[in-house]
Amino acid sequence: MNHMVEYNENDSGDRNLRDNAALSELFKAVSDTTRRALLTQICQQGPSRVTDLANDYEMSLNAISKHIKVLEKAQLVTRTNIGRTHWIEADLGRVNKIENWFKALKSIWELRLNKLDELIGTGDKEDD
Amino acid sequence: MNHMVEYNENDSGDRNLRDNAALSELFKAVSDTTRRALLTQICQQGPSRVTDLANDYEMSLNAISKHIKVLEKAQLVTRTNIGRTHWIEADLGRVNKIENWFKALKSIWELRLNKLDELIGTGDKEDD
DNA sequence: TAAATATTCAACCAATAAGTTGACAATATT
DNA sequence: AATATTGTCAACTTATTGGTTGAATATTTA
Repeated sequence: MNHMVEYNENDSGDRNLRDNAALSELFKAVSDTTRRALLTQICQQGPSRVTDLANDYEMSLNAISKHIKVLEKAQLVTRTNIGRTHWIEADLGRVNKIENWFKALKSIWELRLNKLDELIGTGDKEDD
Repeated sequence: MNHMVEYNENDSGDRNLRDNAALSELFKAVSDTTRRALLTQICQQGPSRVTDLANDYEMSLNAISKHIKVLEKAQLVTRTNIGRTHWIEADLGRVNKIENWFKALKSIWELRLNKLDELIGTGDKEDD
């Protein structure tokens, strides 16, 4: 059958493109120190106002507003507008996407190492 | 005691800065689609030569060479030079750093949600 | 020794990112 | 109604990124 554990290019390649783009967006979102700090803060404090969040940083309100928009686009936070204030809340559902990617990567890695062990036959073999 | 699960700013703040920078570097490294594909490929194939890796992509060898350098700097791959060929190998040890960060984030998040539940006292309380 | 191969280095370009400031829109407060 | 507050939008600057091409370096092969 010659199947390999890899990106499945055959079935619904569109979805893979979308997933890939979403994954990149997620990683980029958390690759910035300020955004990681923001996300942590929002997780701790629960629904937070933009101005309040901005108070804890040296940079302008506008910069923070932009950062929050990035987190929002990556779907790591959600926004609820009530009157003139925007309530920003964490939603870590998407974190699974990241964790799953790494899990898959690791299993690919370990698969190869195991095969290698088998091939070499170091005597460490413990399975039947 | 007033301890909270958070970045420990007191003891060895330098280390936190370093960690933070390293974390950013890691996330940035995997935030690029090509680099994620490369990393996957290297995991699958084991030690790989730069030229061979480059064959599977549309871009120039130089571009791939640069991407590999980024992965190397983030310590996701290592390099062993033998003669004129460089063998690139995956090392997923650093992935723990990422996983731990998300684990910490999640626990901060859940901690708050649990406290909230307690406060509201929905009757769902099942612990003693 | 000359030619081919494997790879990086350096300079460049276009696109994106992270920050700034100033103006605007919408909502509250007095 | 006038003013203050909350937040975004738009335009701009600077730095970084992802790609290119054309050498340069080091090693292997003929």
